[in-house]
Amino acid sequence: MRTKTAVKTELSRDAVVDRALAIADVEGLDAVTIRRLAQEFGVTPMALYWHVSNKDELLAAMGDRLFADLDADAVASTGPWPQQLRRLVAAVVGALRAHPAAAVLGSQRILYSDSGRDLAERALELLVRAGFDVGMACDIARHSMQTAVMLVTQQPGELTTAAELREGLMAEKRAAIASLPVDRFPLLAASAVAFTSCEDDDGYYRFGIDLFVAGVEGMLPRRASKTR
Amino acid sequence: MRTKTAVKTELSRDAVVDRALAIADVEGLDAVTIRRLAQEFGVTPMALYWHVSNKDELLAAMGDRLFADLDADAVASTGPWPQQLRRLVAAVVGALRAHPAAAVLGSQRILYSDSGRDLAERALELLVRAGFDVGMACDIARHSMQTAVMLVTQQPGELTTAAELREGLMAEKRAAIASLPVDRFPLLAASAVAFTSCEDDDGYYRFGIDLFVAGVEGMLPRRASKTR
DNA sequence: ACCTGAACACCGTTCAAGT
DNA sequence: ACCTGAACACCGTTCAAGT
Repeated sequence: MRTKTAVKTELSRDAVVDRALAIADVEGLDAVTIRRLAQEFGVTPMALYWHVSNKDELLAAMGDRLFADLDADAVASTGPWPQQLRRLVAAVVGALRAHPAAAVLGSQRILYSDSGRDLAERALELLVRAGFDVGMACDIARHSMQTAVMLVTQQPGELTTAAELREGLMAEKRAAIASLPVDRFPLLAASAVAFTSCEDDDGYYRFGIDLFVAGVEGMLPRRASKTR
Repeated sequence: MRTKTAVKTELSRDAVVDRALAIADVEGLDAVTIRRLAQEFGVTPMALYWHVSNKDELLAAMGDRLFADLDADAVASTGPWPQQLRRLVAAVVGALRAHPAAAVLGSQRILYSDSGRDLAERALELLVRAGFDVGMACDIARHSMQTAVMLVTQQPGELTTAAELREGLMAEKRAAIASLPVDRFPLLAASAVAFTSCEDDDGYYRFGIDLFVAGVEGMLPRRASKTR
């Protein structure tokens, strides 16, 4: 066995991005390296520069790929608008969760992919239809993207770091929590473990999206304060 | 002139963290380097390892420093609870905005600083008093921290990158927007500039915090669905 | 069109040694 | 207690050259 895959995939832009995401999934984003990728392809580091102009462009391409796996049209646009909004955000979250360590890269790349643009347009459309003016709809649509990225990247429990390191970090956290003076931080001491870890991933995301959509619903009645 | 400061500050843990934050402010987090710091102090790179055990610990210390500039007790706890919550989140946002490029480092460090703990405890307290059970209060308190970090780190307009690069990135964005087919993305094409830039920073933060607090208010009535 | 070799200017970090 | 020298194993990237 020379590499993990029996068939040696030939070098190409897509193949490089795929491999980069695979490395990020297992060992975190810092492990994604031009030289490392070259080694995995059995090639000289400079060979990569033919398919990718530099590392920043590679990272951008990784971000774009996250949205490519997302089909905005697959999200049904039926039912009340809060439910539609919820489904849109959930779709983004789902796409980012496929590569949590690379999710950070998605935040600045939404408007550069076709499906991301579809998604943004759909969000704006349903928000305007719901009664928001275009400026506010834009703010909310942006926020919905930011929220999706936040939920995945900030998910409690050290997702972005390598599996081997996770144990040590969690131990350090528990030690810090154990040192909390209960008389000074009664509520925090009681819930500190829940604060920094996450036993139910799906519940975490459900709650996060609920909270966001509830906020948007709460903003609607006040629309009169902006334009007459 | 050897360095910018006339008085050569002597090496110490705090001085190193200060300088690291100053570098991050001007040139971004990537410019913060053990060797660069050593050079600015007129010292050998290994000298730093006496005051800081490694780079990760330095980054953590930078994150802690963000919360040190925050006094939780200074936030008045009067008025209705949504207003109190709003002030707490605004305080965190304010602290992070002092060093936007380093704000990412704060997300995992809240429970390691005294003022961060105070803040979390205060948030839990007011949420429980508002009628949430402890589990939900914990989820919301965590979310409020995540939101504060998100607002600062994801602020539209390329804050984390160096000033010289900003121009080029903005130009690239405008080009991408100009290429948007108006017939396919009518709403997006109309608001794409507002989507990726930010002409009114304070308005952006006000809206973001409003949206979050509105969401929390929206979650309250449903508390009956959890425990009886 | 696609890849290599050699080189450059960087990183973080260890370890033994100095004062 | 605090810092240095030398060394190691890494980075991204350029540029001329090969096929």
